[in-house]
Amino acid sequence: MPQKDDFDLQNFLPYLLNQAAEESSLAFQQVYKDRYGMLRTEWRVLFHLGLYGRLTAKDIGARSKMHKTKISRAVQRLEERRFLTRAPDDADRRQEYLDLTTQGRAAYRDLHGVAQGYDSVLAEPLTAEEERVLRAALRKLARMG
Amino acid sequence: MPQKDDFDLQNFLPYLLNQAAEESSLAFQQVYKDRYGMLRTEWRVLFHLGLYGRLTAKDIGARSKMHKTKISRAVQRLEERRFLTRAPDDADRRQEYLDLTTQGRAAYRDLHGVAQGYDSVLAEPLTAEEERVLRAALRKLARMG
DNA sequence: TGTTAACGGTTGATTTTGTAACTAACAACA
DNA sequence: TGTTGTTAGTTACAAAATCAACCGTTAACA
Repeated sequence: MPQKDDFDLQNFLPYLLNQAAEESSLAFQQVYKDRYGMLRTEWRVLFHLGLYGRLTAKDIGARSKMHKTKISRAVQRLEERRFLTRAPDDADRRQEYLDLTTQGRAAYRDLHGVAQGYDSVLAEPLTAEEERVLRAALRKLARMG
Repeated sequence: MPQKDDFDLQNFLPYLLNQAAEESSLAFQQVYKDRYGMLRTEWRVLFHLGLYGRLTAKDIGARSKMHKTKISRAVQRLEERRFLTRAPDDADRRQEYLDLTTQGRAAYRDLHGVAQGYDSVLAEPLTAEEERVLRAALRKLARMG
């Protein structure tokens, strides 16, 4: 019983966004997975530390909106694999500062370069104006100002 | 060690798309979960059948790019809950045709209405032109023509 | 036909995520 | 101080996604 109105699944924003997100993350996922055995949560934590420097898990949560259990586990794995270290905060011993190790910074630099290149590849089929509008609209939808 | 170049995580398309997708699907997820106890895979299958009519699991896979095990399990649950039925294909007994039951169609109509309304709400902060460009760009990124 | 490969779909084992309850530390304030 | 509430982060358990192996059926073709 097909419908006869204007609604199409391919045009429903949550669906469309999800398809675009999934498709566009495939190739990058392959890189961080193959080169460093990382999961999505892990490269995200790595990038937060690489971009913004020393942060606590809480800071990362505030910036990324990832759930704290995800962050906790990502940090654990990154620590085990020597991509980051924890430093106690003497002023508030509930939290710890996270810092990338030399190895972590190297991985970050590598993946950062890949990400930059990949981002341009993704944007290639779009005109400059389309790209500008797309990013602005996505930022609105993601409520990131 | 903060970077000093133009790359920002909040602007990396796979990340940005994922944030927007996640944020924008939250409210709709609440509806199909609360009203029908469905998972994302399940409303997707429901919508495919509601929009396009009788399909095989394979058809749904081709249209949605969902993995076949996800579809298999979604179909199983939807059948258990009497939202759809399976009909053998005598010409090829490997596959089965899937049809929504009366109950399945009712759920589809209900959620379809919700989705339509929700889509407009999401698009509200965007101008007509922004919305048009956004959808076109997303379709390109999702490689859906 | 008989054999082999491919296909549609399912199942089971493993990994990853989500949810809730928990620990330890801090804050507020009587 | 001490009691109560909150916060940062972890852990345990359940739910779900992933991956490989599998079954029955169909296709290809010697």
